[in-house]
Amino acid sequence: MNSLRVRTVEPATPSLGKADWIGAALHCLVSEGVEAIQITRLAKALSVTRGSFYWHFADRQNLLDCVLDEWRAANLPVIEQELATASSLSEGVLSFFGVWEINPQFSAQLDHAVRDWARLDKSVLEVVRREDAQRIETIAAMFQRFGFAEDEAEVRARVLYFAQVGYHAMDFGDSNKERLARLDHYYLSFTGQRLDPQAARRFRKQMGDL
Amino acid sequence: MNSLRVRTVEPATPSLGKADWIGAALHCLVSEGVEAIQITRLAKALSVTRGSFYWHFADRQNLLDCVLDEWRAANLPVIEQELATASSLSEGVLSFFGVWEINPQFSAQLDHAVRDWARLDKSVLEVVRREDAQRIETIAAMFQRFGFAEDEAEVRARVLYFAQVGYHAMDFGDSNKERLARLDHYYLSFTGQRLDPQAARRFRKQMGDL
DNA sequence: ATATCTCCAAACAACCCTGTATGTATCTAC
DNA sequence: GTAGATACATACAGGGTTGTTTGGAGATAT
Repeated sequence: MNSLRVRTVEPATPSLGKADWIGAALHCLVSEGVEAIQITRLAKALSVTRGSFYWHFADRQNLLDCVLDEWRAANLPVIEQELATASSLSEGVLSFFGVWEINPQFSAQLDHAVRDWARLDKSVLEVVRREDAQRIETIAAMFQRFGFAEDEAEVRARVLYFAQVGYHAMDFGDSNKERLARLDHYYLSFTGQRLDPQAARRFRKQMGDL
Repeated sequence: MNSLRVRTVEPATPSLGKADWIGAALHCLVSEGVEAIQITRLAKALSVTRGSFYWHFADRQNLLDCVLDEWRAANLPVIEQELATASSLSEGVLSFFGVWEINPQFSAQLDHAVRDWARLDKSVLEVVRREDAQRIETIAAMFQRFGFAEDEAEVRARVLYFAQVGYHAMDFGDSNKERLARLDHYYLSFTGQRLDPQAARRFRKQMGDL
């Protein structure tokens, strides 16, 4: 308990840390679901034994808690940052699209995986709901900033967010090309306004460079 | 092979049939996910032993196949029926909302559970994608029937469907009251048109009677 | 150089799930 | 009333997972 000294350098032996286990668990969560986060498998993937795991974590649930925290810390701030700096409605809405597709900080697949997880674990659901509510509020604030009345802004934010979540939840599998071809109509549907051709060009270029 | 005689009456002993196992599996899928569909658990729930299961089904995968078929047979035709008989845009869109909430044939929770399942099983994903594509096509056809150009109808159908799936995937937890309060704005956002007050009243009454 | 702290390996106990093999009771057909 | 099909129950083999315990190798501090 007296060893609160901060370790500023890496330990000489590059031994496994909690972060490695969490990273492996995140990968596993995305590709195979929560149930697949099994200590035995992770240990095999990390080429260590389960003894290591139980040194870093109390039990499996402890790891899952860390995984959830990691998700929240990683995906939460991204949307807010993107939308807070938008200088026009088109920039805001298009950058919102962009977050899910090209922002390297944000993982749409992880988002999806956590949402699936939430269906089976009520405590996770609570966390996800709070996160969702906050995101929607951020989007609604943006709509208001660009002239929408409060009640309409709330609904437009919901529709935009629901549709984005739904699209990824469906794993629909249409190409970027297909979606970009419909960009103007999507924008019209989400905002009720025409999309500025110049902003559309910029966005298409940005997405095309993917 | 010569016993193709159709059995028109129930067997004297009201013994378990495949349908009972599938029903239990569906219930389990909705409440706890695919992984929870375990023969041992289902047997316990049905108060029989696993010997019964292996009489009706070859193995666990066989049951899962049946579950997927059951979902498709139950949820597929509902949307088409509702939308095909709509005599106005408002009736079509509102009845689409209604399907997910009050139609007893359609289980939004089952839909959600199957979608989660699809994330972990590519063969399920294929089936779900086909189903989704068909539903979207049905909705788009409705939009076209009430005056929307083809490309706009396609996008509006997608947005409407994505948003509905996303809303349920999020398990957002807002009340019917809250959603009904925003009905006019939702309708405007989805269709670009104002909602006829009379249709809104009818719908509110219908939903309120839930 | 010795003690201590880290970090992990190895082995063990307990549990749960699948699939199969075999026994058995009831109903049906002839 | 006897043969066969139906619908299970019971028991067994094999594998996989969690969590605990104990032991040990290497770095660190004194």
